[in-house]
Amino acid sequence: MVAKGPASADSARTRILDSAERIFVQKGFVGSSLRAITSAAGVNLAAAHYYFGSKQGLFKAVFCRCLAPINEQRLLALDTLLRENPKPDLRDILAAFLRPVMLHSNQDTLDLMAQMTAEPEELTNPILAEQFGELVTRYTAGLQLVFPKMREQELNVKLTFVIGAMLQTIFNRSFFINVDEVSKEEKCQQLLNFSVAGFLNNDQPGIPKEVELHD
Amino acid sequence: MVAKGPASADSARTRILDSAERIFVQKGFVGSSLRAITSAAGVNLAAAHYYFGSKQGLFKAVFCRCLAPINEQRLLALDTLLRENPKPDLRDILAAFLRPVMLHSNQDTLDLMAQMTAEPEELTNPILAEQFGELVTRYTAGLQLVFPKMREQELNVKLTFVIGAMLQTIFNRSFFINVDEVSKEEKCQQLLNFSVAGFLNNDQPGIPKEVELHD
DNA sequence: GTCTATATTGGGATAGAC
DNA sequence: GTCTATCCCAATATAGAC
Repeated sequence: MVAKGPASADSARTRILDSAERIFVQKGFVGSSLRAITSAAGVNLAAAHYYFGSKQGLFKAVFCRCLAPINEQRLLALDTLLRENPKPDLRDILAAFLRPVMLHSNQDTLDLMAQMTAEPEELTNPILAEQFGELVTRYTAGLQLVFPKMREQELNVKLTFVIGAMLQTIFNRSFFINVDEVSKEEKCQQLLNFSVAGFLNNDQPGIPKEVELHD
Repeated sequence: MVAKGPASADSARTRILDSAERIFVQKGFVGSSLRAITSAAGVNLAAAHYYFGSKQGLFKAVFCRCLAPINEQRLLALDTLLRENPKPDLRDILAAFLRPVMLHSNQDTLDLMAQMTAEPEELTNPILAEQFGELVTRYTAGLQLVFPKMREQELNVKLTFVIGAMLQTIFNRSFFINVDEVSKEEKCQQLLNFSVAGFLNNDQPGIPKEVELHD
């Protein structure tokens, strides 16, 4: 986008991204063929290689186009939060993390995120490291401000619960439990309530209480 | 197993199932080839078709061999619970649901379950309906005994959170959050604590309180 | 920058010998 | 019940014309 290219070229590239997004979401990486993607985009097979080099390159471009804006929002929200309050509230942190995902309007993006856990690791590991590494590090640090005495392992496990609940909720395909009639806003509220309560809970038999809220 | 067949035939069938389980877990359905599976099993390609009819048939056989025993345990535990106490405890119900999964020793089985959400729907829908339909119906009914006034939608959403947290925790591949050093037992305890607290929580802004615990 | 044509590889399934 | 050989199809990737 630095130099002004021909309009047709840019729209061909975008059309490939658009149809790739749709088909990757429906069929997964291995189940999607460049032929299906390019013919749905109305361009030639060779165009995909010209613009993205390989099927992997195309997948990465699709994923980053979807996820980068969301994760920027999440980091910006966390920054704002910590700047205003060096001892942040648990609910605010979780909201900063969950809202950009839960309230997002593009279902493809949500499905794509949820589906990443089942794609081939060779494909996903470099992409996830790039797109989620800093996010996880900084949110973990933020949560440690709220729970300064909680063991890191316990914090990681709880964060895993929250992420799992989030992914299962946004994903279009459930284990035969229909939540389609619940609005995005209500799901987000419920997930926040559920997660805050789960995080604060501490009566584990045989495990000493270590939570200490500020103030 | 009704009639006594030749030992070699039965062990060939089992060897195919074993290597299929391993490879399906690693590569997913689309990413696994019958050729890779049969050659890893030390049998001929045609043997897979002879015993299982098709790649789909083999996948279903693998999945059911793994999951059927777990879901039988879950239903049996629920039955026992409800027979002993017609007004069951929330924690007991969730434990009956989660324990057979969380404490299971075969990692392939756990990964297979977690990966199902991302496999092609044409493949998974019939299998999931058969293996999880009754389970979800009966556990939902059990939870309604605990929360007789909770809207069914809200109950479904919360159950989705629990299942998502479970799947994310048992899955071998996380979003760069390492929980490998935590024992299965501790993860199970933490998930139970988290889920019970999340279920009981009810202070949703703008949504009326409807939870009513028995007694 | 966009196309056609093709090289190369690998997939599921089946026929038919033994 | 187990094998070999093969049919048929689809995939990624690239070479090279325009």
